[in-house]
Amino acid sequence: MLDSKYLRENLERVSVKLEARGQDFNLGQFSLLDQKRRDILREVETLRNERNTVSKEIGRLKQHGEDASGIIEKMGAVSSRIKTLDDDLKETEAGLHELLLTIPNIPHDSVPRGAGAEDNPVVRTWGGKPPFDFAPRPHWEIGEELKILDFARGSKITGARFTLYTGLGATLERALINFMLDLHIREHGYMEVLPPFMVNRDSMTGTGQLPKFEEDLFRVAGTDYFLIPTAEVPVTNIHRDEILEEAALPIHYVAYTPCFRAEAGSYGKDTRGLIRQHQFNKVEMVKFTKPESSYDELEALTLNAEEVLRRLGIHYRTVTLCTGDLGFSSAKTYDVEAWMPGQDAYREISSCSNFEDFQARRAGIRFRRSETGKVEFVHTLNGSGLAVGRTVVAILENCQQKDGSVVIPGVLVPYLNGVDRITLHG
RNA sequence: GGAGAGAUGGCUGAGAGGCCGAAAGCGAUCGCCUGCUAAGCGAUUGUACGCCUGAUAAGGGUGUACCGGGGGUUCGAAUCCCCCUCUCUCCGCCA
Repeated sequence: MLDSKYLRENLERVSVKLEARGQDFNLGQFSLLDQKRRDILREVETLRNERNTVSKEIGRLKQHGEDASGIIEKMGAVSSRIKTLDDDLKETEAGLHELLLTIPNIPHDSVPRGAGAEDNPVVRTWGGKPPFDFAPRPHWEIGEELKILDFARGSKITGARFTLYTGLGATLERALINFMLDLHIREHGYMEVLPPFMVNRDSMTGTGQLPKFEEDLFRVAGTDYFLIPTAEVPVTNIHRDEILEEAALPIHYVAYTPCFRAEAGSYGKDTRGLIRQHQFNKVEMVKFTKPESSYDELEALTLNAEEVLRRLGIHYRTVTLCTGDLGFSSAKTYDVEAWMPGQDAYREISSCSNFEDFQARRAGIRFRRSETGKVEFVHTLNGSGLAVGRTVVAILENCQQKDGSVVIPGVLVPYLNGVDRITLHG
């Protein structure tokens, strides 16, 4: 959510910046409602002031046993006028709030202009495409042949886009979760948290999934709870409606959670394999920082995500999302894309974003600056570290051997109880 | 699932229709005092949104709202009524 005072005073500037996202936003409607709100507010506050003053006078008169019936009657009229205005005000504020919730974040000045994914510039590349003396196969073939991924039974149990992991496949997934958590906890200084996997409407609104993207979420029938689409939601909401001490910042959390996405509007895309599932595992990093350090923290966060792939020895590139590809709540995002030889493509495996104060304003996450005593919004950031299912894909496709086996990256071997290769014969 | 109790400022905790944005204590900050990081004294100590002033600053002035959330009664609600949420205790059930 943008600051309505800032928006009021910088309407033109904001409008130009939002245009770069490639959509039109109704900022004229904002001005209208904002003006209306302030007009009503002025009148109703004046009347309330009158009522407060006169009511005190009534109290005084009654104490002295004097007659107050005349002004009581007069105040009755004032009160009913206040009530009318209050209803008006409530309606206007609700409309204004709703409108503000649908306006996306302003892209940071360093974000390149562009229309879509094809315009995202590469900022870094690590490693190189591994050479193959055979045609590398996609992970769904490898996984089924090794009997570690069972897509048919996954859809039997539940439906399309659900997968059953078996044997070393399940172990590999679990090993990756632990490896990633340990790396971020022990070497990158994050604190592990294990949040609820369902959240309420306020939490979803706080991080920006609601009200605009309800169709992407799974809602639990008979409740107003939603399955989390990412740990970002519960973890960012840890500090919703709190005022933090400046000394507590920055806060770095890391969490493993499953993620549930309805994937509305993605029918026909990535239908094979593990890339696009309704349920997947993810290790997520979340930061709360002071405004002046959030962009340094974003760089560090992105490198923390990249480090996972470096340790696994998987070639990747990092791109900056251009204005046309930038997510709703984000001011700047880096995507880390792992090389997937079986698909002859780079696929997103992590997305690292700085939301500046956009989520903090929605969610009421603030801190008190000690020099001035003033309360300010924190900046929130998050990044996948990494999407676990897609990391399995990257390992299967990059580490596949001519004989059909898959060599486990060295750092994972201890997490797999010494298993260093998954072979056809188990 | 059944029965009961509760939700007040950073914390503890008063309050029972007007004198309450809210006592008191603790904590914190600033100042004073004290020959020494103690004790004492004094002051300050919430958030949001308007309006005025100021340079669309810093600051100042002023008003309104907020005592879990929402609605109602009343000239006037932290206080009365209704609904909801959450917390705690006991019972049942269960991992």
